[in-house]
Amino acid sequence: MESSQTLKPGMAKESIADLLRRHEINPTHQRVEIAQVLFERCEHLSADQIISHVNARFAETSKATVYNTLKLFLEKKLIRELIIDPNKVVYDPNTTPHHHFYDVATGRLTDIPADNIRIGTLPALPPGTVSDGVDIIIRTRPAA
Amino acid sequence: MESSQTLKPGMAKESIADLLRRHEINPTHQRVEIAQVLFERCEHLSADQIISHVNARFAETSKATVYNTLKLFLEKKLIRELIIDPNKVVYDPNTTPHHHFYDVATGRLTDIPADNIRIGTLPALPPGTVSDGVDIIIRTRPAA
DNA sequence: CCGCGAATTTAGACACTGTCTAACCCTCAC
DNA sequence: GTGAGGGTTAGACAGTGTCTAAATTCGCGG
Ligand SMILES: [Mn+2]
Ligand SMILES: [Mn+2]
Ligand SMILES: [Zn+2]
Ligand SMILES: [Zn+2]
Repeated sequence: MESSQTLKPGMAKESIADLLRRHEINPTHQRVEIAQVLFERCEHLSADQIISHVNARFAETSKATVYNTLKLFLEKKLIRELIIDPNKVVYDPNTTPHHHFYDVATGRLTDIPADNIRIGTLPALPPGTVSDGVDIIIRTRPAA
Repeated sequence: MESSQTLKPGMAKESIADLLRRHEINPTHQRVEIAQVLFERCEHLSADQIISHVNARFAETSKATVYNTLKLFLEKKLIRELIIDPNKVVYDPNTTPHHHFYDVATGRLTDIPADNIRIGTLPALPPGTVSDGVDIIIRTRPAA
């Protein structure tokens, strides 16, 4: 299982295309552009920000395609979805297990490597269900 | 510090009014109705569901008032806000420390008492910030 | 080269949640 | 009664995301 976190910021378009292919995603021009925006910055971006970045030089990708593509990337587990801000979903190119600080004043999101948090005993899951992952969000605010 | 979890489902209107007063909330008719919906059921309800319940017998409270009131309840720390479903915020009348199971298939939310989860070492917070709380969401899906 | 079906992209209409405004209502003090 | 202030309201509005139907592009066999 290849992992996206091996990507370097300067990764070439060809590598991006390969990454998509390894995740069973047909690397169209638009999909490569969107993946590039996500993996070059390696930040937590909203759909809106992605649309802006992709179309910064000149309009080349529609809103519908960006939403379609993000959903596809999610299905193929190339990226993660974070539901933290009530107004917008943000997408996380880092699919390794990790958690987040969320500054309630600024909205800023910061990664926390999974090894920095140790969870003791997980409680018994509701009957008939299995775990699909654990999300931990530590809300922070400016000191004093 | 009085706590809302001492409320019983059958709690009378008068008690609800007292609860609001203890939280420095002027108990108007609409606010009592909304609090009753929240604390009688003690479930996680969306604004939409609250509007429906409050106006089930006959229309008596506007959308604007429900949103205004929920925001007021939040400020006064009478309820909590949960950002888990991308489509709607849900409100939690249980303000004691606890976490949640989230069934990704059904959208169902279930409480996890805080003592059922032990967090080891918290990572160092970003400089200049203090913790404002920790939210843990265990996503689950139907087994097999 | 064609030609054709499937996959992809697109503009714009649409749905949904939540916010805002400006008028209105209600109570209470004077 | 009057005025002030808090509370409520309808409905317009905004932001985010979805859907549809048409257009474009792609892959591929002939
Ligand atoms: Mn480009
Ligand atoms: Mn009523
Ligand atoms: Zn992250
Ligand atoms: Zn809860």
